[in-house]
Amino acid sequence: MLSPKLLNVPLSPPRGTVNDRSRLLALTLSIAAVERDTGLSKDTLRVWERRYGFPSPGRDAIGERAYTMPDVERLRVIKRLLDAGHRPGRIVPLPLNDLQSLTEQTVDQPVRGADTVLGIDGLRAHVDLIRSHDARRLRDELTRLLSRVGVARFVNEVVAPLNGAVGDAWLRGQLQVFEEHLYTEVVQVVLRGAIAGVPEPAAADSPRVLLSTFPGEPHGLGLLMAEAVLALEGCRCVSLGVQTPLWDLVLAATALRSDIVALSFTGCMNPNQVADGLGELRTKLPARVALWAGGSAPVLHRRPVQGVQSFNTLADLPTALQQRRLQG
Amino acid sequence: MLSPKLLNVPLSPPRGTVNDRSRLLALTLSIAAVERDTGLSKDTLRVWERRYGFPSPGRDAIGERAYTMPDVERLRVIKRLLDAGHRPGRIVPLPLNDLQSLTEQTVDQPVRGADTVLGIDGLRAHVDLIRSHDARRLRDELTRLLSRVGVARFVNEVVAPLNGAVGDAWLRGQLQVFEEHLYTEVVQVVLRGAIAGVPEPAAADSPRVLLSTFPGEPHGLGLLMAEAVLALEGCRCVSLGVQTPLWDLVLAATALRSDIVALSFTGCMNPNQVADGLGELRTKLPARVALWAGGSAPVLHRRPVQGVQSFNTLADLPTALQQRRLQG
DNA sequence: CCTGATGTTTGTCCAGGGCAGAACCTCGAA
DNA sequence: TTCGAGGTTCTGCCCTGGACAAACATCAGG
Repeated sequence: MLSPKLLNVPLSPPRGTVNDRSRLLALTLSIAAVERDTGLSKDTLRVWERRYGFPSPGRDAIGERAYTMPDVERLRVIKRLLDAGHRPGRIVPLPLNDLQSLTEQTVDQPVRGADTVLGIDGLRAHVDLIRSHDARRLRDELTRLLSRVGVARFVNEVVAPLNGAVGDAWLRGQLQVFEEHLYTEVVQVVLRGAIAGVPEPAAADSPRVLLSTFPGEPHGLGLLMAEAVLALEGCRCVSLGVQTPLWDLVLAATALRSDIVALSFTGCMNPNQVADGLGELRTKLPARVALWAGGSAPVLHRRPVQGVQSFNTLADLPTALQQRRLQG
Repeated sequence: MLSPKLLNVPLSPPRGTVNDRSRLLALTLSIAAVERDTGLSKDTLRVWERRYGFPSPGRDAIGERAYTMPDVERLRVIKRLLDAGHRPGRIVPLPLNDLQSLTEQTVDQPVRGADTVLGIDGLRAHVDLIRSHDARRLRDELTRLLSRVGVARFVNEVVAPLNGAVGDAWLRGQLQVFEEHLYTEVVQVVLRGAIAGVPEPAAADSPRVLLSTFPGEPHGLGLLMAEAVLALEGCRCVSLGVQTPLWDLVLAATALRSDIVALSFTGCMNPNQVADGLGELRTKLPARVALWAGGSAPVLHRRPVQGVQSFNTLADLPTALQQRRLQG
């Protein structure tokens, strides 16, 4: 038996109360908060300050960096441009105006959605629907689309381009964070409904797929999309949700006798953690278990990992499964 | 238009391949990998090394820390004990044997669950079901229970105690992380199914509830449980998912004309961030919007915040709603 | 038993330096 | 022009050692 005191002890916290209170009143953020909100590590933030002069946060009463909201906003834009392939040295010192015009140039090109169910106007209409905060109508609309075109086309030609459009709109400051949350939640509900509607495969030899994301990757939407597509293709899917530690993926794949481990990555994950993690996981997993990686993280297609199959599109999944079947 | 070169630029990576390769061959982990696998920050790992002499990793060819797997294992046990309320100075220097006996002592106490649908044996049986990794049977079993006792009792008398039992089992090292993930995912599916089955309220005056968690709180199960209970009580619920920034909660509550903002907290959140965040949110929200907080975070009931109603149990929600109605 | 003051513990932050490896650039040869 | 080899720059992570605020523990005095 443990002394009662010990069990009542709150988790030991970092510095906190006063700082955070003053920060909140002044509407500034600590470096830890900025790391969390932008995905840029503390080290990176400090080294940028030293090298490029931005961000150049003020200091709070203790002398610690206090970032303003406009700074964070600008950092977010920078992060998106970085993910799009720009280099820090060129864009970090740029004023917000230049960044925005650069964003226009960068984003405006692959106006995808021409060959989708929605079309460009449909995409725009749906983004507007999000901005009207009518969660219910958005859900009904998406559900209607789902039953009209089926799960596969819904995922590939509605959700995927819509994700892109939402991401772009957010980058341009046309969407609030909570509006993106709202969108994510609604899509999640619709997708889970779709998955629940897919009957379980009868074939005993249908591949077992384990789905998850790495620690540090909090976005589970891609996972659900993949699960929907894979379930539709007759896979027996088990999702562990997001942020499963690497070693537990190995344990789970073994315990569940998975044939495929499928992971999802977005741009918010550290590229090194992605590449190193995939390499490490590949060595720890039995060779007979396939390792599939997908999502919008650019690093997947820039730095291929030996023994890991990376997917540009969810639409490529059926083909890959087909090939798997042929090869036995 | 962006120069094509820019778009082909791989993200600049930090040190990487060679180091990790040599590390893998030597079966050691970098400090980043240990941070990922244990949840202990790099700063903490370094400061423990300085103060307590553990962990005391070797160095790789470059001179960087190289942690062994036994070290990581021991760190995980330490992390568990820390979460249970122990203090670093006492346990970090302890050898693994002492840590393990301490673990036994710590958890052995409150086997709650006597007054639930399941009973103690039922709880144990369900935990065993999780450990058998039969996600499908677990889901079917829970679904069966759901339709037998209804949503309200299912949430309060099945899911809630089961969460507790799973937490205890995990703390004792009887459950792997991935098994907890599996459980969470299954429960989430069942709960979402339950929520989808609740008809939308017809009354125009039914309260609008906004649900979310603070940044730093990744657990969304409590949110779903609350949503199920509230929807059942005739609320119009909108969930933003987890980790909504404070300011966006204000924006969302305003945009959605919410009457109640309901937040969920677990022990993994920093107590100060909870208390300060709630206080700050209270000042930023219009007075007519109620602020409700629930979950297993002890700080909620130890440090009450002015103008914030905190809930011990989801079972208290209907009563609170009743009172709201009476007060108009 | 409570309460306040004092000492201890603890996680995060800071500065500035160093480094490996990718990205980029230059330039000569085919 | 195209291509490859070599050198240079860029970039993010890691390192050391110091500091500090908040939370915890201890203890005297009422």
